[in-house]
Parts: sequence; structure tokens; C-alpha cells
Amino acid sequence: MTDRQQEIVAAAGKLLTMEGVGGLTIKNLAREMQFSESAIYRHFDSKEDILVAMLDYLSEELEQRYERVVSVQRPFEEQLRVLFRSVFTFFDGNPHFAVAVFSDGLMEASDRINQAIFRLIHRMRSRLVPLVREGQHRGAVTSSVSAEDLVHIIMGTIRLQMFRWRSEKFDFDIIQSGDHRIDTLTTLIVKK
Amino acid sequence: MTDRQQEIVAAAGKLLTMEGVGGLTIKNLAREMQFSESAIYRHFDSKEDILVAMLDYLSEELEQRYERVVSVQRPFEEQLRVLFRSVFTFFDGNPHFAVAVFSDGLMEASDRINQAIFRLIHRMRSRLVPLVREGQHRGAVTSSVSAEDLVHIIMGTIRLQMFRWRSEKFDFDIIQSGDHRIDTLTTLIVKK
DNA sequence: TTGAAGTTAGTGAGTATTCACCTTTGCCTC
DNA sequence: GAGGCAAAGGTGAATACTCACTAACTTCAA
Repeated sequence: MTDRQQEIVAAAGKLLTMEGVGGLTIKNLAREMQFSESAIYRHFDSKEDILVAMLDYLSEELEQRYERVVSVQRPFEEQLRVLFRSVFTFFDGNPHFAVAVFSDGLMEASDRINQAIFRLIHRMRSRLVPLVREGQHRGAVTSSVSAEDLVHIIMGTIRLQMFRWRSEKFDFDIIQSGDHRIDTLTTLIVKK
Repeated sequence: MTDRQQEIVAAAGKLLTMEGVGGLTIKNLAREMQFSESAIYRHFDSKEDILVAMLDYLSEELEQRYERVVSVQRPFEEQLRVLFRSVFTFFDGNPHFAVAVFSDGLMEASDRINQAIFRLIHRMRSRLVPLVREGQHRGAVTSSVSAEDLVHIIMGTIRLQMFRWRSEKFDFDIIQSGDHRIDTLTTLIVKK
């Protein structure tokens, strides 16, 4: 991705988040970039390509953050908190990418976009499950519910929190409130 | 709402769920109804009105199901299961309305639609919180986490399950898998 | 001097909505 | 009961507008 492509992807995320799926048009994107509509097509072949690039960039970004976190050994509870704090910090600095987490609106638009969304979700899940499972093996996490089911609950809780954050126009602290969500989750699943 | 209006609202839900926000056009709606585009306007003033009617109808439907469930006294765990089974049964019979639960895609389209979505979400939450709180007072539910926070986790978990159900084109049993989600949740929050 | 990155000025298709008009239905009056 | 008549619910055609995308032209730095 060139610098210009990065800028366009960022502008697309911003539009998507601020004005919804309907707001992401080539016209609006061009206005945001301060140049003509046709100039967009110097950098991307289609609108679809822009969205796929956006989702893949986001996926890569989150993956890197995951890698950085799990490279350090920590107790489960702390590991989970550090991981999600890293995610929340990213979205705090890039709220316009928040849309991709609850990208329901994008779905069904095209198969390629759908697949990009699934890659993103699957990537997060397949990272989280071993983490939780290891916590269970070490006896830190309850084994009364399977690791997959615990991850479902965690992801659902976080997704809903992100949804609220966007609904309320990002005007509460996502890092702090996200921490709180992780707190309540660990209270329920971490053995004392 | 007249019968015709009901039919249109149902067709709109179907389109929305099957083809996404972009698929809900007056043209497609008219095709679904097997009559002309202009005929739609005999029954609704605008497309916006159709969406608001759809969300309000759904809100009313879920409210009624709630009333029916809580009118009978039951242990908390059972009450929660019966309540959500009722909800899942509704969506099982009306999968085209599933879209409204994760109606992110509709948001930002118009203020009136936004408000209708918030009414729906708020209504569910404000019903669930007292139920959980009562469970806490009776000592059936853990008090280590506030009722509001527990409801957030429950709603997030269920929302994500609905999202998966739609993603996978409704081809698994939402009643059964929904039951399982409630099971895992009660395992975590109900005191033994 | 070539190629990348911008421009203007279009394209056809699709959008929600409105228009004048037609048909069916049920009701009121003679 | 026949005749008029308005309302309800349908039609196709046209509205003004937006959509993603393209062709041809310019600018400018390597």
C-alpha cells in the first residue's frame, strides 16, 4: 500500500464510521481527500477494493498488536487485560476504524468484502481461543464452560461495547470503559 | 397498521436480512410484493416510514413476548431461559426480522430510524435489568458484578449469536444454539 | 520524455418519489 | 334496484438526483 492508498483507506474508514454505509461514496471520499472523484481511481480499481484493503489493513494491525502482547508471559487475567487494552488504545486513536468491528452493514455488499470480514473475525477468535484454553489448563480460568464458548461471550461483550461507543459518538472513554468490561468478564470466568 | 402495511413491513425485513441495506430498495420491495413501485406509496409516505414501522412493530412484538413470560413466576435460571427461548422462537419463525437486532447497518441513515433502534434496544435492556436484579436479591445470581453489567454481557452474547446465525444464512438451529448460549451464561452467573 | 497523478466533463444505471390515469368496491339517493 | 360517485388501491411514465466509473486532457518531476 502506498501512502496515498493509506490515506484513502483512512478517509474511507472515517466516512463509514461517521456517516454509515450510505455515507461512503466516491464523491464524499474525494471531498474528504480534497481532490476529484476520478483521482480516487488512480489509486484503487474500485470501491470494493478500498473496502477490502481497509478490512485487511485492520486485520493486520490487530494481529500485530496481538503478537506484541502475547510475546510477553503474564498471568491470564493480566494478559487478557493488556491485549484488549491494546485493541482499545488502537480504536481510541483511530475511532474511524471502529465501524469494521460491527461491520454488519457492509455484509452482503459483495462476496469479497464478506470474506474480508470473516477473515478478520476468525483471526481474532482463533487467537483468543488458545489463550483462554491455556488459562484453563493452568487452572486460572473456569473449566465449567468451554474455551470457545467463553471466547464467544468475551467477543460479544466487547463488540456490544464498541457498538455503544459509536452510537454515543465516541464521547466516553473507550479505554477506561473497555477495561471495565474486561474486569466484569474476568470476575466471572477467572478462578479465585 | 393495515394488513397491506404488515405485508410490506415483512417484505422489507426479508429484503433487509437477505440482501443487506443496499438490497432494500423500493424497486425490490415492489417486486417482492408483486406490484408496482408507486403502489408502495399508497401505504407508506416514504421508505423511512417503512423502516420505522418495522422497528416499532418488532419492538412491540418482543415486548409482548416479555410480558407473557414474566407474568408467570419461575426460578431465575428458568425465567431467563424461557424468555430467550421465546425470543429465539420468534426469530426462528421470522428470520427476516433478525436484521433489526444487529441493525448497525441502518444507523446513521436518518434520525428517526436511529431513535427507533434505540427505543428497541433500550426497551430490552430496561426489561432485563430488573429481572437480573431480582435474581441477585433472591441470591440466585452472583452479586460480584452489577445487574447492568451482567445484562450487557447477556445482550452482547445473544447479539453475537444472532449475527452468526445470519452470517451462516440461518442454517443452524437458533433455538437450540440459543439455549446453549443461555446455558453457558447461567453457568457463569447463577450461584450454585 | 516518459509516466504518475491530477483535472474536467462526461457515461449509463439506479435511486426515491410524484404524476395523471384506470379499475374495483361499497354506499347514498332517486 | 338502478344510477351516480367517491374512495381505495392499483398502473406506467417521468421527475430530479446520485451512484460508481471512464475517457481524454494537463501538469510536473525524475
